[in-house]
Amino acid sequence: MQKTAQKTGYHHGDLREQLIATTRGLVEESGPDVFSVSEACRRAGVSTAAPYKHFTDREDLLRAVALQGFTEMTERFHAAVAPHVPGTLDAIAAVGTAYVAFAENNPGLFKMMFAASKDHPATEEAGHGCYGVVLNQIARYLGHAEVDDRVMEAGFPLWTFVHGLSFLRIDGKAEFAKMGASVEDIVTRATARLLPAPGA
Amino acid sequence: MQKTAQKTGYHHGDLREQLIATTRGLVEESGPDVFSVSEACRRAGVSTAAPYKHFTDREDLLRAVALQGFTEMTERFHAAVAPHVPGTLDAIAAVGTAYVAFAENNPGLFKMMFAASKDHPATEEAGHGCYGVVLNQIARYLGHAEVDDRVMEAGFPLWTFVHGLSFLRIDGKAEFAKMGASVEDIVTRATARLLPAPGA
DNA sequence: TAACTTAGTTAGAGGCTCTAACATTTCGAT
DNA sequence: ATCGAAATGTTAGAGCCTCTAACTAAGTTA
Repeated sequence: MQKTAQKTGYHHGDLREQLIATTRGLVEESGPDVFSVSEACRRAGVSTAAPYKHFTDREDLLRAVALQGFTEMTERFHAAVAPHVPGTLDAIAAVGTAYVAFAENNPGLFKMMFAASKDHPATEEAGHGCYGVVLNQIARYLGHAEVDDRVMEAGFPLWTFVHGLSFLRIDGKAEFAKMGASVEDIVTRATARLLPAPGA
Repeated sequence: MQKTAQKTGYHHGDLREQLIATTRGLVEESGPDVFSVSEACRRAGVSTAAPYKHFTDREDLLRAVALQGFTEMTERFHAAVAPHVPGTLDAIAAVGTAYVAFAENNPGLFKMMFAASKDHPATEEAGHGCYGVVLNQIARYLGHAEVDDRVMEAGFPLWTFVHGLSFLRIDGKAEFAKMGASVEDIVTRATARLLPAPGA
């Protein structure tokens, strides 16, 4: 099977990937709940039954999109950490800022990702891999060799914070509630305050 | 118009309120996106066209439910503050804990409330009223007579935190990410760390 | 090249939202 | 008390949607 699209006129070539891409666009345009498989088919130029050769149902397609989202988010995290000294507050805050930035740039996708990862092992695992990037930084910061329970406990309030900030910004609450500073500053400040001192 | 339901066999008596109640139950059972007006009608024992005499469309019904949610949440906040000395960290943390508790007890409703309040003045206002309860406490804590910009800025990180915690708990992420303490303890700790010193 | 698999197609069942047209009840003004 | 209007039900149906069944075309492999 070729990865590249090569329409024969009948066989599409790479419908699965195109449906994922189209769906992602639609979810972003109009929200995950409004999204329809039919509309995705129309845009991809196939019949409304075609997707069911690649996905078991509507949910399955949405999950595939969510999975792609987690993969992409993980890449962004790595890119965000890269320019900083590993295990510093700067590195940790940079991931937090990247988290919120990803949410703001892909609001529909972001919201979907967490709904989709509920009770679905593969997507859940992708989410954990994503979270692992920060946890590694926190482990170094605390001087731990591994991501143990103490690292997890230290990371949780941070995740909580950037997750909440993402939702508030997506839902337009941040304008009403004067933030008084940039997202980056707010995340950096919160990171410093919520993390325990190194060596704990 | 009577407030109490008094079925005549034709006229329902209080369909509007019953639809709101039934919808709330359905949203809680199966999530906001899965909810169908038809199912609500079946449970209320009316035809599928009946709701449209009371609500302009599906969204309008959901918004009415969201509005009820905000009203109820506001009551919970007041109840949470009551036993504490006004303007103390305890009082503030109590509202935060009540926030997360409400979300955990009404996950479907909670998620819907924020989606519904987007771009809808009445619901948005209900949300602001709700938030006002904490802001008042923070104003007192900081020694400000009114809820001014400084108070808003101080409150924002707190809102961010409890909002994020609510979503993580609803979506079942809190089990994976070891919290290491009760919701109440985590909220209390975060409150103390995220708020500036009084008098600022 | 025949047989099998993969990935499209059309047709249609059944569910949903919402509207139009009609029916019944209630209410307010006489 | 009654009559007309307003409110709140009803049925019927248009036009979406998801998903399945049955069929068909193209690729793959013995």
